[in-house]
Amino acid sequence: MTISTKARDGDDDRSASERKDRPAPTLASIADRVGVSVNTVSRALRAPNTVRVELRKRINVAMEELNYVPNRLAGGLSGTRTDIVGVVVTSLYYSEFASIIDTLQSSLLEHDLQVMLANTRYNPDQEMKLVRSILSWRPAAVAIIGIDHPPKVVELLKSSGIPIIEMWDTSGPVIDTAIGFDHQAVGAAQARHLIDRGYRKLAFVGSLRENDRRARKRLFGLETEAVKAGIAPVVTCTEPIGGSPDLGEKLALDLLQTHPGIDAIVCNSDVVAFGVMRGLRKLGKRVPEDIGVMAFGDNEAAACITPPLTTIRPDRERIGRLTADAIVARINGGEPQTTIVDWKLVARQSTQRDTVEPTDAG
Amino acid sequence: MTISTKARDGDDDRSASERKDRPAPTLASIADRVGVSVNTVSRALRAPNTVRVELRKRINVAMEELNYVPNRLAGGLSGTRTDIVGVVVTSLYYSEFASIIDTLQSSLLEHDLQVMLANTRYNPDQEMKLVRSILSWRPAAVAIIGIDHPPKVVELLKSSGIPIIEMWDTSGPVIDTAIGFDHQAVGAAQARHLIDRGYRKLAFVGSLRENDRRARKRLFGLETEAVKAGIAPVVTCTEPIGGSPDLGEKLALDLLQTHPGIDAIVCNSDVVAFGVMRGLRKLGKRVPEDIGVMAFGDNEAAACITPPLTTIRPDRERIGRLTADAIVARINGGEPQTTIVDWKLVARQSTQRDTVEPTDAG
DNA sequence: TTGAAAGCGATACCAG
DNA sequence: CTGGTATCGCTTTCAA
Repeated sequence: MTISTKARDGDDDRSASERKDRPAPTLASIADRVGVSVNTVSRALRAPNTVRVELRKRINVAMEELNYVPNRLAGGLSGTRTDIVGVVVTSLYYSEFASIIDTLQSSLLEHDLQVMLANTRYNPDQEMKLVRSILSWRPAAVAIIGIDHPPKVVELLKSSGIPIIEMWDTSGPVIDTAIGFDHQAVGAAQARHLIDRGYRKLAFVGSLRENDRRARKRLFGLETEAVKAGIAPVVTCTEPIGGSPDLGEKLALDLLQTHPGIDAIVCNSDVVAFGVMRGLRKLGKRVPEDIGVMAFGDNEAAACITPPLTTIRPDRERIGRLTADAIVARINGGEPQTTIVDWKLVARQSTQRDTVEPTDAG
Repeated sequence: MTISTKARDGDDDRSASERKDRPAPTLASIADRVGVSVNTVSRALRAPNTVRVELRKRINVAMEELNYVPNRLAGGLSGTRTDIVGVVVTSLYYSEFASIIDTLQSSLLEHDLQVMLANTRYNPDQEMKLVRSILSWRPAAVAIIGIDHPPKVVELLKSSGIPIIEMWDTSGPVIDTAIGFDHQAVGAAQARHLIDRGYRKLAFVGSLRENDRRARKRLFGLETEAVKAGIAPVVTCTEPIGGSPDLGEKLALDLLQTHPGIDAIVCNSDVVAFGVMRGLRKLGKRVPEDIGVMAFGDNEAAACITPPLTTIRPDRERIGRLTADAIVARINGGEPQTTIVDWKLVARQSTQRDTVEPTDAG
């Protein structure tokens, strides 16, 4: 439904001063109006105590009256650097990185740093395009999800000469500074948890995009640990599309049809697990008695579904905050470093098997 | 855990060309190297067919070799406008707006428009600060959540002279262009749904921040419709903090203690409802038989919890896409307009009462 | 098809 | 404490 609005903005006489096409006021406008030099106005803004109080006041009044907003394009061009921080994520859905961004951006705000956001949607071509685009704004730093980027992206980021903070994953070579954790270790922990609870026939289910390197690392950890424990190989049942409950349900049905013996399912994300559990319910399978289910992410609903979902909780707030800290530190000449942020395996009912079989069962 | 990394970037001989402090290449560097004027290089970039093919090729090669990234600060300063779109949201948590941003940013990308993100966290002072900050980058347009902004913010946005798209809410006066829906109507629909199912003692539960005007509109619609139906006044039980399952559980316990007669709960958001249902379970109340629960948002888990949650599904993707369209249209001289985007009441089991009492019961 | 020169709006350095 | 002036990197006439 579309309603066309008469484009009148006039509630009162102020509307005249809100004309759309008048050029935006500049430092010069203010200077003229107050009768000082551009330069003084600029200083009144950036170093107020170098300007006489009385003058400063008049300048502020003039700025107020004209609704002056500084032009940071000009500022950035002449100054040493901008206050932009480029933030590149691979997804915005399902809380995956939302709270990292939330924490990051509010922490940066305290340092008057502005976030410029880009979302690659796990597409490396788009990553290239977006990184170029962000660099073209001459940001003070770039924070980016992951450590596995196309070589050209790495080259571009390196040659930019600004601090690059890679978030979320630390398992591998890093450009500059990284803050995250080892996803392979997560996969191994998932396997161990299930094996300890007596599960023996593991499956990995969910969204697995070509370029979701982290998911592949977790899967690798899972498989490696399973081999180490001498149990059956991990069955994988995935689709290269975004995770969702519907996908989880579909894959659960597929999986149980082809591999009825499965007794534990590791989901790539909580939202997939939600659907998997719904699917299992439809099949008459009990969780956790017949089949254990665990996942990765600790979605806000994980503790509220039935049964509550065992999952991995990465400390997203911490990653966001530490990334902001690292950016500020690096800008001020600090050294690059890699920081591992702890995650937790939150054991809930979905893997709470009453009967623990002996470990030599498989 | 912190691991300090030796800051050597050298995997190979390329590292020399990746020195950090060499000034970034400019159009002039390219021009020099190719032996043409700055301006030719500029044209090769923006209007390739005005440059001889052979020359264009050599220019492209030079750009590749130097890893040239245009400086858009300079471009924006001299050109007519930038390719930045400012996006101001009130929250990034819990999928509330994530998929709007996701869709918006990928739609904008098709038009080579770059998102600059700001998150006010429902804080009007921060909103002011962030809007100023965004405007200082001379964006081509601004998209912002909501239509209720502090007067100063409205003034600033109006006087900026650029297209302003207000998203999510359309119930009230608008600055320029709006895309969203009527939240009061949502509240009314929630009331009607519950009343039709035979519920009579309604409560409104959840996060209710001072500046979440949309939530207040929904509550108002709920109350108004309840009055119209002649049933008991709506009991409200809220906290001025962000919504979460834990908050929902706590409020549910509070509510039932003070108002044991309540037979239906409307939650301000799905995540709160998740907690409310957990709380009710602890109290031994059955949903939907003893108490109906519905919410707003259609979180990805809403259909997966037990019982599946009746809720309102706003069409976030559509809002995101239409906002991008509107931005492009307005930039190209289109007229401002207000567009209502439909939402759906998704009836699930959490309000599925078997026994429907006669409507004159209350 | 190409080049020279004048801004864009701030900052920074150096005088006064 | 205040005011010139060069400068940042690019776009945009206007000539050649």
